[in-house]
Parts: sequence; C-alpha cells; structure tokens
Amino acid sequence: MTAVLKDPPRRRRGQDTRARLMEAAMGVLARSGFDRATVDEIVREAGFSKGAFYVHFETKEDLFWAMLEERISRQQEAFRQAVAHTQPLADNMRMILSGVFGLLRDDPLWGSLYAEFAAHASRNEKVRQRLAAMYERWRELIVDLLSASREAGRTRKDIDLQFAATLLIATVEGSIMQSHLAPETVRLEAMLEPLTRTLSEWLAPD
Amino acid sequence: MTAVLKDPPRRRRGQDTRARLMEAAMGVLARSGFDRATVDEIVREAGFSKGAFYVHFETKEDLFWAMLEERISRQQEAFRQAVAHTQPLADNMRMILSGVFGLLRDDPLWGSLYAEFAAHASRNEKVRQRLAAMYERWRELIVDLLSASREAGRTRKDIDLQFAATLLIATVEGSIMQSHLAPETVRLEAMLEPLTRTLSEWLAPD
DNA sequence: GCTATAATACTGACTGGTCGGTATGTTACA
DNA sequence: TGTAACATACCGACCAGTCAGTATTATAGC
Repeated sequence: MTAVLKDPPRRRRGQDTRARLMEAAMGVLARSGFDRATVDEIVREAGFSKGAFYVHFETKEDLFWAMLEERISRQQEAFRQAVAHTQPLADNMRMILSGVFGLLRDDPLWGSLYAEFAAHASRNEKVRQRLAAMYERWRELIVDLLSASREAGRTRKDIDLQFAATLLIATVEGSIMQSHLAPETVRLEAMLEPLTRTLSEWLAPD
Repeated sequence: MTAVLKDPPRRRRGQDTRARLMEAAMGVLARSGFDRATVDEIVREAGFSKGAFYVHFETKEDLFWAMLEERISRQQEAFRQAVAHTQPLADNMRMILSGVFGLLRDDPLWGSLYAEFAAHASRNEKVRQRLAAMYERWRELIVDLLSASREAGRTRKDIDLQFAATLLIATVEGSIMQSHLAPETVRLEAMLEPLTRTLSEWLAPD
C-alpha cells in the first residue's frame, strides 16, 4: 500500500497546523465534496495560507488520503471498544450499534464524508481497495464475536458466519444511509432497540 | 418538485440526440464523477459537439437531474413489476431481490452512479429531498405488500411495518454497497438465496 | 546571558491550464 | 426561405500548485 503520509513537522506557535487543516478540511469536504472543495477555502477556514497547506500535504489528493485513514482508524477503534466478547450477544449488539450511531450523532459531518469516500471508491481503485479492506476487517471482528458466542452455545449453529457478518453490516449501513438521506423519517435513535432485538432474535438458538 | 426537464426537441438525422448524450453521460459520470466529468468529454463520447449539448440541456446540473430522474423511474418500475401481491411472501421477496440485483448486474455503472447521487444528496438539499422521496415510495410499496401478506395470515403481526420496510431496504442496499466496494468478497448472486430465506423466516409467523 | 547563523514554518502573489457557458456561423429539413 | 439542430472558436472565471521572500524558532559559539 506504501502509505504516503509524511510525518508531521514539529508543532509551532502553540498549535498543530496539520491537525487544524484537517479539521477545517472535514467541514469543507462535507459541504462541497472533494472536487468542489478548494484549497483556498480550506486554508481560509483554518486560518492559514496556501503555502502552509503545501508544507503539510503534497497534493489535495494527499489530504483526502489522510482524512480517509483518520476516519477509518477512529471508526475501527470505536468498533473494537464496543466489542467485549464476554457479554451476552444482545448486549454486545446494542453496544456496537449505539457506538456507531453515537459517532454519527456526535459528528454529523461524518455521514456526508463517508458518502464522499464511497463515491470516490467507485472511481479510484486505491480508495476502493482501502475501503474493501476496512469492511474485511469488520467482518473478521464480527465473525470472531459470533464464533465465540457460538462456542458458548448462545448463537445458532446453522448460520454461515461470513453471511451473518455481511448481513449485520448491511443492516447497519443501510439504516445509516436512509437516516442520512431522510433524517426526518428514519431516526437512528428510534431504531436502536428494534434493531438490537431483531438481530439478536435472529441469531439466538431456538 | 417542479421538474426542470424540458421536453425533448424533435429528432433529426435518424437519432435521438438527447438520449445518446445521456447514455454517454452515464459512462462518463460513473467514471469521473459529476465534477470531474467535462461536457467536452461527454459530447465527444456521444459523437456530438458542445453546441448540441446546450440545445438539449440548460446546464450541466440540468443533465444531472435528468439522469437522476431517469434512473429513479427505471428502478421504481422494476420494483413495481417485481411485486405481485398474490404470491407467497418468500417468492415476492426473491423476485424483488433478483430484480434489483439483476439491474445492477446488467448495468455495472449503476452502482457508481448511485454512489454519486448519494454523495451529491449530502450537499444539495434538492437532490436529497428527491432521493428521500424515492425511499419513501419504496417503503410505501413494501408496507402495502407486507400488509396484504399479513391480512392473509402469512406475516407475523407483532412487527411494525414501517420498521420492517426500513430494515428490508437497509439490508438490500447495504449488501449492494458491500458488493460494490468489495465485489471479490461479497457476491450478490450468492446472497440471493440466504437473504430470501433469512428475511422470509423473520417475517413468517411462528 | 547574548548574538550570529542555520533551519524550519509560513505568507501571498503569480501562473499555467482547465472548463462551463456563449456567440456566431453552418447544415438539414419543412 | 425560414427555422430548429448542430458545429466551432472563443471568453472569463476559477483553481491547484509554485516560488521567492518573511517570520519564527533552534542551535552554536562566545
């Protein structure tokens, strides 16, 4: 993959310039999309000049990568924390769902940003592979979780775990998608309990 | 909604220019995204000149709208045809799924185009509302279907139909998303039967 | 401590190229 | 011969990326 992230220059004037640029970029990217977002707008919002931008990023594309990596690792971390193999499956499920939903509620720009990533992935093989790897990792984590739960006799044995993982992710992402496009009709918060119950019931041995 | 579609000029030189422009645009939009796609590239691919484009579309944005409407109406039509209220629910389910999956298989550009629409919806309130209305219509159709099935005693009564519709759509769209980003791992064809079975079992009265 | 020198972070004017949209001309058909 | 469809050259705005210069901090020698 040969990541192109240059290690950040030492901080100065009390602030981490690179981080502030990325923070501003997040808003601008979510508002305007990658192609319409201009470097000028990003640096203006961050309170820097264009030169500063090109000290920290080689190109605009480079910034995009940095954003993608940053969001993915944050998401993975939240996911991992929500998974505690020792709890009943329904509790795990609720933890995961509310963790993911919470991330979106706390940071409403994430939905737009993710749509942007997905669109880019369609046209950029490298981005696509990176997102595919992210999904792969999620599936692994879920399969592990279900596998452990199955050992403990708390999950039915006649379900293909790969399929189950794919379906779980699909359910969550599809719900997020709909609530993102029609927030007045589909409320994530309201779906937390029904989703938890439905998925748990499906997985529970009869 | 006040659609801005101008009625197509009379055809000339044996071909429907507007349709050919849209066909070419579909490829270019899927490849490059809306912002990177240039009018020049579209007309070149369609075998016309820039002047022809602006005879048939007021702006580039106008073309985008036309594409969106065209895809939505085609999708709705496929959906409606797949739904026959008279069949057992599982058969209906399979019909709907294979209908949607087939649309994607026959036209691999659709996935990219849809990602583009979704990304645009994040930044354009009008596009967002249009997509939201599309989802709303789907939910209505599904609720009708489930409602009829419930009358016939073939669907459990303790499920909120709105929630069920949302969940069904989420499942399908989430699966499509994953197969779009990771086609080598998630094969839609392979998911048809398991999905049909899982969803039918969930909805069936015990 | 104090200054000289080097290294780094940042500024902002500028450029080269791109592209949506237009103006004007040309062709085909009624 | 008029009119709608199409072609082509062009313009003006925009923008990623550059670069020469400035400001700030680190370091070395005293």
